Amino acid sequence: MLKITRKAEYALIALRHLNGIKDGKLATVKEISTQYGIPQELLAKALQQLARAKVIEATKGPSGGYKLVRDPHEINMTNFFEILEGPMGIMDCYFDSGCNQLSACNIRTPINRINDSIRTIFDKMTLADITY
Amino acid sequence: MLKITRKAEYALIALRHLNGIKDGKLATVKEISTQYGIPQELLAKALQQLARAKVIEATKGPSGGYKLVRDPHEINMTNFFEILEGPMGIMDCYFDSGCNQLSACNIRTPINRINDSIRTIFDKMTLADITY
DNA sequence: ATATACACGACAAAATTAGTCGTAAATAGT
DNA sequence: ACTATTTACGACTAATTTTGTCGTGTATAT
Repeated sequence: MLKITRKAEYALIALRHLNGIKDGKLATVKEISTQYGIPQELLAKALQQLARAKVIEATKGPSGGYKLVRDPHEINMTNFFEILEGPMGIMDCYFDSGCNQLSACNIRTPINRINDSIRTIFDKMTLADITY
Repeated sequence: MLKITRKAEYALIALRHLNGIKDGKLATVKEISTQYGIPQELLAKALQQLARAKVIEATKGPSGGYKLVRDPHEINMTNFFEILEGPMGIMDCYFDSGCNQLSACNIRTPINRINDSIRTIFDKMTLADITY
C-alpha cells in the first residue's frame, strides 16, 4: 500500500526535531526516543544511517548527540528515503535486471512513468517542507 | 521502499491485457497467467477482487473468462490500488486513529501533504494512461 | 454428465520489517 | 586512570506482511 517503513518515519520525526533545536545544540537518541515514544535502538540505527550519509553529525561521549549539518532545503525526500530504505521504486524492475519475464511484461513503460512521477514529487519535497 | 505488491503488479498486467483484446472477447486466468508467467492462483484472486469491484466482469463455464467493463479512462490508479491493496497512504495514521503517540508526533501535517501529493498523481493517472 | 472456468476461504512458505541485545569505541568529567 | 555517557554496529529474534498453494463449491456450455 505504498507505505514507508517505521524506521523512515522515526527518522523523519528525528530530523524534524533536530531541525527545530537551537544552533550548536545537540540532541541524543535517548531524548528523542523518549520524547516521541520511539524504540530507542531502532531510532539509533536510523540516525546512524543518516550520519553515515552526512546528513547529520554525531558527537560521542557525555553531552554528545546529533545535529543537522545540511541545509534542510538541500535534503530532498528522494535522498532521504534512499538513504534509509534503499532504491526507491514501486517495482524492482525499475532497478534490477533480474526479471525473467521481461519479454512478456506489458507494463514496464507505464510503471516507469509512475515511478518517475513519484520520484519527481519526492525530489521536489525537501526536509525544509517537512518542517515548514 | 514504496513498492507495490506483486498482486497489484499482476493485476495491472492483466488489465492491460484485457484492454488490448477485441471487444466481446474474453480472456481466462489461465491464458493470462501462462502468457505472462504469473502464478495462476494469485492472479485469480486479484481478478476476483477487480470483478467484485465491477472493474471487470466474469463469465463462468467453458468459453468463459473476464472482460473489461469500464472505460479505461474512468479507472484511476487510486481506485485500482485501493481495490487491491486497501487504503493507500504512506503511513497508517493517514487513516487510522489508533496511534498512541499522536500528541507527540511532529510530522503528521507534512506526512499528510506527502500523501496528498501521491494520491493526486494516482488520481490523475488512469488505466488508459497505463495502456496508451 | 462432464469438462471448464470463476469464487473463495484456509493454510503454508517466504520475505520483509520491527525491535532487541551485546560489544566496542570515543570522550567529558572527576 | 576510572566512570558514566553516548554513538557504532553486527547478530539475532519476533512480528507482520506478502506470496503462493490447496480444497471445495458454483455456474454453464457442450
